[in-house]
Amino acid sequence: MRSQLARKPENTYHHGDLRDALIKAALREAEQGGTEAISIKALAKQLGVSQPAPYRHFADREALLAAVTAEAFRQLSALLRAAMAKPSKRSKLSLLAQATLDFGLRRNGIYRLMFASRTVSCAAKGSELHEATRETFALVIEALEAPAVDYLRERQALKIWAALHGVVMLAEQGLFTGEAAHATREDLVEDFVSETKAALAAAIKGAQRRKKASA
Amino acid sequence: MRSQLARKPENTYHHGDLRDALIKAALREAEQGGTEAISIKALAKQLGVSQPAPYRHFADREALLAAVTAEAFRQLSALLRAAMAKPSKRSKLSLLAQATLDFGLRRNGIYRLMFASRTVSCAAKGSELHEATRETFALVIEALEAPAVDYLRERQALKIWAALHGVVMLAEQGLFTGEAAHATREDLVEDFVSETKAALAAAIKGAQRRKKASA
DNA sequence: CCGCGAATGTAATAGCCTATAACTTGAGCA
DNA sequence: TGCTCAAGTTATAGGCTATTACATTCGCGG
Repeated sequence: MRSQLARKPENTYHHGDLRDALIKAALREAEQGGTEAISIKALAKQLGVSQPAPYRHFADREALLAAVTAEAFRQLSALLRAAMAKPSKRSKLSLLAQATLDFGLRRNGIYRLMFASRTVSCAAKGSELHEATRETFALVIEALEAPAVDYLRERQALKIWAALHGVVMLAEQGLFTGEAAHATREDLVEDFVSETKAALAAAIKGAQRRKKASA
Repeated sequence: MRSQLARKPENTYHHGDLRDALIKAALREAEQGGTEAISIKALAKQLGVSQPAPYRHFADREALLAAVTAEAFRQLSALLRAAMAKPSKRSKLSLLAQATLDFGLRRNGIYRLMFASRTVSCAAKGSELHEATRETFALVIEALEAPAVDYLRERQALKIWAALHGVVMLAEQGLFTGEAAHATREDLVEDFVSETKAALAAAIKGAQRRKKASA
């Protein structure tokens, strides 16, 4: 295993770790251009192997995209974990939210691969990709720092997660620039964060009251 | 002009309204498969013209996509306008929100074309596409049924618009199906609608108080 | 240590797609 | 009528995905 090497060492027949190298290279390509920037042929050339070589590791382009997307989710998970671990006056949820926004804008091509393509929705239940997306979402729930009461946590996690993606989308569309920029993206995210916290606290308090009353 | 005709009448050299026919046909194709389902060659064949004929009307594929996306925005605007006009006990904002969700899920391929591709963000300021997106967003502001105080309306419009897109995205990813379905998409949307109304009312009241105090 | 099979890579090729160049048709107007 | 120009045509170049048949190497059992 020489997974660090992007290009295959010259004069060798076997690359050594082509599968991994393909994923890494594809991620680099997608950084700016998204899905469409990923070309099997171009990747093969870049890595110094023949065009059909990638097909030894991925059935077709879709399969490569799925693997790349899964890796992207793992990277996002790592990023969010790191952001939440950072000591700060701000809440875990706020840290996660701003980190997500940052990721979505900085690595927008990859972000679109993850959240705006059909790849994910086509992922089978037990697949690598499916697992990776679930793990990321679990982090959102964790960031709420709330006890598991009914499924109130999950619901608020869905809400903040949705809101964040919406903000990235609109930002990318340019709705925050020019004459309409009456709020920054970060402000909006912070708004959503506080609303989520408030809603969660209220919902949990309400649920506990109801439970006590029925007891 | 015979813009109603999709296929060119046989035995005629000129199609008559190829530009329009291409846009309509492309929209049909994108309905399910999104951007990738739009092939100039296939469209030409479908409409009974030679492959290069479309290039008389669009510089390249990107230009066609931009025109298609603009048309899609106009269709969404029309849909939202109709939804808001419908007499109902529910608020305009709620009607607009649910209609957006419905559009995003039913016509998801087109939706992705509109909100998840780079086409829009690349649109120049005065372009047809840029105008179409602004007009749609203006409807969101209108749906708030609130007076223009500072830019509070605009801010809340951005928030609800972002939240809606996020919900569509997550729904498409399957986060509302299976074991994690602890809330329906419609419920979430309704949550966002009420929070937006509350936030807007509070913000406007606050602004007016401040104005009075300074007078 | 040898040899064989599986894994991995290569060359050749088919088929689809975008896009351009050079030529043709026909509609409308002086 | 005849000219001009927009809109369509054929031919063609070049990129991409994917398959088939062949070549090379790795590593394991005898």
